[in-house]
Formats: sequence, structure tokens, C-alpha cells
Amino acid sequence: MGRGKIEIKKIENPTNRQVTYSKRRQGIMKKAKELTVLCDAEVSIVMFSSTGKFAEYCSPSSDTKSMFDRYQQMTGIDLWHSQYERMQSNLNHLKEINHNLRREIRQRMGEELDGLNIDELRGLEQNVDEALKLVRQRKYHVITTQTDTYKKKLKNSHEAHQHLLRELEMREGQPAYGFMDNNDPNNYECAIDLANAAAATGSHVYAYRVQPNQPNLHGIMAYNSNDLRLA
Amino acid sequence: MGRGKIEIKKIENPTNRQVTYSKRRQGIMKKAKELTVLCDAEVSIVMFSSTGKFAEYCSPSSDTKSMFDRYQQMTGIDLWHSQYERMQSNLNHLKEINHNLRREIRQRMGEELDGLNIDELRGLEQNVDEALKLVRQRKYHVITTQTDTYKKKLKNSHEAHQHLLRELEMREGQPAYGFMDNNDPNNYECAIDLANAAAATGSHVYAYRVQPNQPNLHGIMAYNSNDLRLA
DNA sequence: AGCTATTAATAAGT
DNA sequence: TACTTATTAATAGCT
Repeated sequence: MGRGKIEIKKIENPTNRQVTYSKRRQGIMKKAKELTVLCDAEVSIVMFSSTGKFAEYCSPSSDTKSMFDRYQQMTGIDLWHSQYERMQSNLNHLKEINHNLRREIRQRMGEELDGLNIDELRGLEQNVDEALKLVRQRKYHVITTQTDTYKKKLKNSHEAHQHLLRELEMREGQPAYGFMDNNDPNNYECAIDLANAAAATGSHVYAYRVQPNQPNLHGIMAYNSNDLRLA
Repeated sequence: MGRGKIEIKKIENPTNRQVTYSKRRQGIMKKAKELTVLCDAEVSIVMFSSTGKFAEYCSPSSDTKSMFDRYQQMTGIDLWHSQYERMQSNLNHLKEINHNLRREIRQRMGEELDGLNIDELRGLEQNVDEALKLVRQRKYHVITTQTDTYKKKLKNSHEAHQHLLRELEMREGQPAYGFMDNNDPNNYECAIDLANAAAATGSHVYAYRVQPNQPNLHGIMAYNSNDLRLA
């Protein structure tokens, strides 16, 4: 149908190809419209030219997305839906795990113990007891380390001071400034004293000092809040 | 193009409509193939006849699904992808919460304490200490309740026995069976004794009796296992 | 983008 | 449903 028959193979001349694409695209779209009207059919056409130009047709009674939905139903090829289902069940599984993790935490805090029998209570008690020992041990370790560090720093400072004093004395031939020694209430003993006092009296210093805040999911936790369990 | 010109409107005769649908469908598909080859284009056609019959064409270099993906990218109409993204971020959020819940449990078990400073350690210690008290309290409550129940049952049983004995004596004029009293190692004291013994010595009776099992996400937890934290 | 000779599609009939 | 064919419709090559 033209000034000569053509072979159906790629048109190498880009200009001719583009012209033919336009003409024939128009032709197909027209045919699609006619088919839609004549035969009461639903037609969806999506096309991209070799230069990436996009064109679509869809029968007026529908739209491209619902055509594709219907296509998926027909073919049963529904990669997205199965993926969606997988994600949904994954999500529910995680929610359930989280729920149980939260309950475990509540039980480790001494709440929601009604469902536990004697054996379980005994196991929990023992477990928490051992945890308490480990935490105490760690606390003392941290305090000791920190104290040692302060001690060393102080010692170095002291020595430097004495050294300076001696130099001054040598140069000026008389004593200058004394070093205020070890009756300072801010000295390195205070950390461990405070810690022990709190532990011994069971006071609520920390528990009531930090106020309730938003769920802290990015770093250090506040052990007196219910945040995580409510997230 | 036929034995006469036709008006482009719905063909009322169903047979004719069906025949025309078949012919023209074939025609469009042929045109689509030609366009694909001649112009190096990508074409996707999906159609349904008025009777629901499904037909599709897609250029060989592609497939209907990826054509639709590309269509969505072009149009920006992408309801599914946004939903997918929402689910994905939801999932990641849950995973993060999960991660933090597990860490909190580990810390409440006395593990992974390296990241905590003195204040946090002190708060945790105190928190665990209080939890321990609550668990002990609950344990004793459960034991007491259980013991009381046993006591009452035993008392009732004893009374019934005595009553029977008296009846027998009255009828036969002589004593019959005595009631073995309170030196029975299976008596109602044993529960609380055992519990106290275990608590006092800090023995690992429970902790090592239950063996590791699969994640228990549906009921009672085993406080000596790491299951939840590995799920 | 138009024109038109020519081929292709197809409506109606068989 | 398939084939035929008169007729209309699409379009290739040109301007």
C-alpha cells in the first residue's frame, strides 16, 4: 500500500524510520479505536519508538493500569502480587516477634508475670539474678577503669606541678605556690563513692532523673521508660 | 476497504461483531509486528473482546510486564511502587525496633554492656534489681497460693477420712485404720522448701534442665535460651 | 506536512 | 470457520 511494496525489515535511514513510525503508529491507533467501537472491545496499546518516544492508546471504558491488572489476572503472571504477599507475611511475622520480645522485656522487668508457672518463675528469677551480678560486675569494672584513668591523670598533673615548682624555686631561690592536696570533694574518689551509695540504699536516683521520652531506637536506652514496648 | 463502506459504530449482530473482531484483531497484530520490525520500536497490546476473550501482542525484545513498568516510569502513575516503598520502609522500621529490643534483652541479661556509661549501668542495675524483687515476690505468691490450695484439699481429705473412721468405729465397735500424719515427704511443705532451697543456693536447676529449642513465639518463654534473640 | 499511486485490509458473500 | 473478491483504507515515496 504505497508507491511500491516494501520488505518488512528495519528501515536503516533514521529519518525514513521516524516518518514511517509516525504514520503507522497513527494507523494502529486508528485501527484500535475502530475495533473498540465496532466490536465493543477493550484495547490497551503502549509503545516506544526507537528514540524512546512514548505513546499509548486505551479504550475509553478503561485505563491502562486496570487493563494491566486484568492482564495479570488472565495470565496468572503476577510477580508483584506474590512479592506483596511475601512482604505482608514477613511484616506480620516481624510484628509477632516484636510483640513477644516486648513481653519478654516486660517479664524481665517484673511485669505481666501472671502467665508463668513456678518453674518458669524460678528460671526467670535465677536468670535476672545472674544478670544483676553481671551488670554490677561491669559497673564496678567501668568505675575502676575510670578511676584509674583519673588517678594517672592527676598523678601526671601533680608531677608536672612539682616539676614547675622546683624550677621556680631554683630560679627565684624561694618557695612559690603549694599544691592543694586530696581534700578536694571533686577528687577521683567521688565516682565510686556515689555509685556505691546509690547501690547500697537502692535509691531511685537514675530511675527518676530521666524523664519519659520518645522511643529511642537509635542509641542508648533509658531503662526506666516503657518506650520500646509501646513503639 | 470491503464490499462497501461501514460506519464506525458498534456492530449489533453478535456473530458479525465476533467475525469482525477476529479479522481486525489479526490486522492490528500484524500491523504491530510490522511496526516493531520496520521502526525498531517496542509495542505492547492487550485486548479483551466483548465476550471477555483475551489477546496480547508484545514486541520480541520485551515483555508485557516490563512494558508496563516502563509505562509507569513514563507516566509517573505508579500506585504499586509507592505502596511497595511504604511496605519496605515499614519493614525496615520494624527490623530496627526488633534489633533494639533484642539488644535491650541482651543488656538485661548482662551481655553487651560495653556501650553503656556509668549512669546507664547504674540505672540498668537498679532496674534489674527491682525486677528481681518483683519476680521473687510473684514466685512466693504463686507458691503460697498453691500451697494453700493443697493444704485445704488435704484438710478436706483428712476430715473425710476421720469421718469415715468414726462411722466405721461406731458400726463395728472397734478402731480400724489410722491416718498416716505429716511425716510424709510428699506433704504440702515440699513445694516451698524446694523453691527456697533452689533460690538460696543459686543452683542452676531450671536453667540447665530445659534444653535449647526453636524460637517459642507463641507462648511461654524459656529464660535460659537465646532463641528470640537469634530469630 | 501534503499528494497519490499502489499495496493491504477487510465486508460481505459463499 | 475459511476462502473469495469487490471495495475501501493505509501508506511509501515523493514534493
